[in-house]
Amino acid sequence: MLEIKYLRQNLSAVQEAFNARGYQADLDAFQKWDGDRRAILQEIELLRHERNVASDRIAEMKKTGEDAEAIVIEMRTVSSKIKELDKKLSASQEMMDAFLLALPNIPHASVPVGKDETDNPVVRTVGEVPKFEFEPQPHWDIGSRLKILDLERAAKITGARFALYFGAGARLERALINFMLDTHTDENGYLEVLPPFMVNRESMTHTGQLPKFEEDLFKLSGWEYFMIPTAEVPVTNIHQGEILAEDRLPISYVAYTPCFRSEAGSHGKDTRGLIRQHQFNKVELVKFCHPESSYDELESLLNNAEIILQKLALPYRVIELCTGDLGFSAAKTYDIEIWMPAQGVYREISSCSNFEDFQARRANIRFKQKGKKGTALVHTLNGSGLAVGRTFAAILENFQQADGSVVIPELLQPYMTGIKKITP
RNA sequence: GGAGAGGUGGCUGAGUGGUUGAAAGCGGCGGUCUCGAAAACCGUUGGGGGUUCACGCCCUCCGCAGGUUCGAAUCCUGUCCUCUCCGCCA
Repeated sequence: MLEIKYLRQNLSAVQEAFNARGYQADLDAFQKWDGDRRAILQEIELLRHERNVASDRIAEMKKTGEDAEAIVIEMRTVSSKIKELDKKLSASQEMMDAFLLALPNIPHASVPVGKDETDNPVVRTVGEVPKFEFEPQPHWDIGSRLKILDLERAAKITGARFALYFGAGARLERALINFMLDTHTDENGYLEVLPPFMVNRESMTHTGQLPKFEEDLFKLSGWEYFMIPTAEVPVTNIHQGEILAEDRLPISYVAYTPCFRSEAGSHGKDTRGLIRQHQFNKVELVKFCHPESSYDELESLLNNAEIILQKLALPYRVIELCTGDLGFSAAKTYDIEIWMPAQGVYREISSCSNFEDFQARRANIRFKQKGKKGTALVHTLNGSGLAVGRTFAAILENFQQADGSVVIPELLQPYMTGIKKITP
């Protein structure tokens, strides 16, 4: 959410930022509502002041035994007038809140201007793309031949876009989760958390999934609870409504959770394999930090995610999202894309973003500044470290052998009880 | 699921209709004392919003949402959360 004062004072700059995003907002209407709202507020405050003064007078008169009846009667009409205006104000306030909650974040000045994903510049490419002396197979074929991945039976159990892992496959998924968690806790300094996998409507609103993207979420019937689409939601909400001590910042969390997404509007996209599932595992990095250091923290968070791929010897590249491709809540985002040999393309495996104070304002997460009065909003960041299912798929495809086996990356082998290769 | 207790400032905890933004203690900050520190003592110490160039003035907030009243932390209703006992249960 943008600060209403900022919006009021920088209308044209905001309009420009939204244009770069390709987002249309009726800022003229905003100006009018804002003026109306403040006019009502001032009227109410004046009446309330009048009533407060009169109430004190009444209390005094009752003490001295004077007759206060005349003022009481007068205040009766003032009170009903206040009540009437209060209704107008809360209607006006609701409209304003709805408007503000629907506005996307403003891109950081460093974000390249562009229309869509074709305008995203590549920041760097890391690792060697493997050369095969045979036709590289897609991971779903490899997995099914090795009997470690069974998408057909998963469809019987639940439906399309669910996965069922067996034996070394289930083990590999679990090994990846543990490997990622251990690296981020032991080497990168994150505190591990295991949050709820369902959250309420408020939490979803704080991080920006709601109110605009409800159709992307799985919602429980009969409960105002949603399945989390990413650990970002429960973990960022750990500190909702809190005032943090400045010397505690930055706070860095890592969480493994399954993620649930309806994938509304992506019918026919990535219908085969593990790339686009309704349920997938992810290890997520989340930071709360001082506004002054949030862009340094974004670089370090991105590095923390990249290290996983370097340790696994998987080839990848980092791209920067342009203004037109930026997510709703983000001010700046890097995507890490992994090389998928069978399709011959890079696929997103991590998305690392700085939300600045956009989520913090919605979730009311602040810190106390030493030597300054008042509080300030923290900056929140998060990034995948990494999407586990896609990492699984990438390992199968990048490390497949001519005989149909898959070599396990060396640093992962201790997590696989020494298994060096998965064979049929 | 049944019965009960409770949610007050950074924390502990008073307050049951009228200068209560809220006693007291702890913590924090500033000072006195000291070579310095500790102790002691003194002072100070919430958030959000409107208005103003500013000083300031005003409104609001005692889980949340309503209601009663001239006036609500205090009374009423609903709701969420926490705790205790019983039942059930991974």
